[in-house]
Amino acid sequence: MLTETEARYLLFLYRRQEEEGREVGTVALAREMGVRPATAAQTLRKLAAKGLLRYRPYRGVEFTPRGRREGRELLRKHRILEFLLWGVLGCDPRTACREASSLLSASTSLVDSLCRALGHPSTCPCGKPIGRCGGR
Amino acid sequence: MLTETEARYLLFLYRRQEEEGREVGTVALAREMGVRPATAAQTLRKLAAKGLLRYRPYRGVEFTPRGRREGRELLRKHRILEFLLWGVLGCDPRTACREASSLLSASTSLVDSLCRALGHPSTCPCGKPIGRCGGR
DNA sequence: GATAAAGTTAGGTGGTATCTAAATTTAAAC
DNA sequence: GTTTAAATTTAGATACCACCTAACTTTATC
Repeated sequence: MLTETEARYLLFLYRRQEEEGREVGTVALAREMGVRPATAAQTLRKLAAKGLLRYRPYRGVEFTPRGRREGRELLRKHRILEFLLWGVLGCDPRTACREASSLLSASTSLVDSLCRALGHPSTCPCGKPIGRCGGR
Repeated sequence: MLTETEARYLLFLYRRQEEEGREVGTVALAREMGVRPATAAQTLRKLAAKGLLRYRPYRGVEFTPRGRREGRELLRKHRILEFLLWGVLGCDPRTACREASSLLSASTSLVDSLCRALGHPSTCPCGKPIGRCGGR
């Protein structure tokens, strides 16, 4: 459904905008993603076309319910993986965060198994909350 | 360096050809990869262009030293991940194999950490040998 | 040698991610 | 209120990737 790039953008936006409550504009998004503003805008349009964001030109984006669900799920995946890398493998939090990003292709059911095996941890290495596990 | 598809082809070829010693032709490769022979041939050419295979038209492929190293590494990654999913998370071997394939984007250093944390297991769930860990 | 199977090549399609250049809108300064 | 700077958007181009079909070539078999 989502390409890898789209997922990366959506996760970033979710973290900033829905969890931290900080608005993020196209230029700032582009800077974080390491691309030009035009590129970021195009990805926003694509995410909107897939029904995950509402995109009003010049006014910014807001999450649709589906987008919120998807973003929450991506963030949960990321944090469970971080927890694994840090708590079990002994990575430092920074490494854990970086490496977790390269594992986001893990399926939801795998992450659920992982969550169970780790005893349903409630926070990631930096103390941010890990959401609810589907299998609980 | 390698695209995801190229890595998938190389891993398959390595397993069949270098580990099991069974030659695999273009048509058979294509069938396994779920594509047409022309597509498989194109990927072989790309792997050759990247210096991992020697490709002699109509005569088949053989691994270069670099290709062998790369293939061995991919196979080790796969088996360590399988071991994790099966031995720690309780997946059945079939699921472990499938899910491991979706995690091959993991970095070598991460897989090394994982290997260490798992006590340097010597075989994957189906009993095949896991190669040497760089950090040992 | 004829033929079937395997393999190859050329050329085309569709999708993704990126860019530049040019327009537009917004917001802030005067 | 106008001007101006910054943010944003759009259009159009490029490059790469993975796949395909169609047509050709080689190899091996009878």
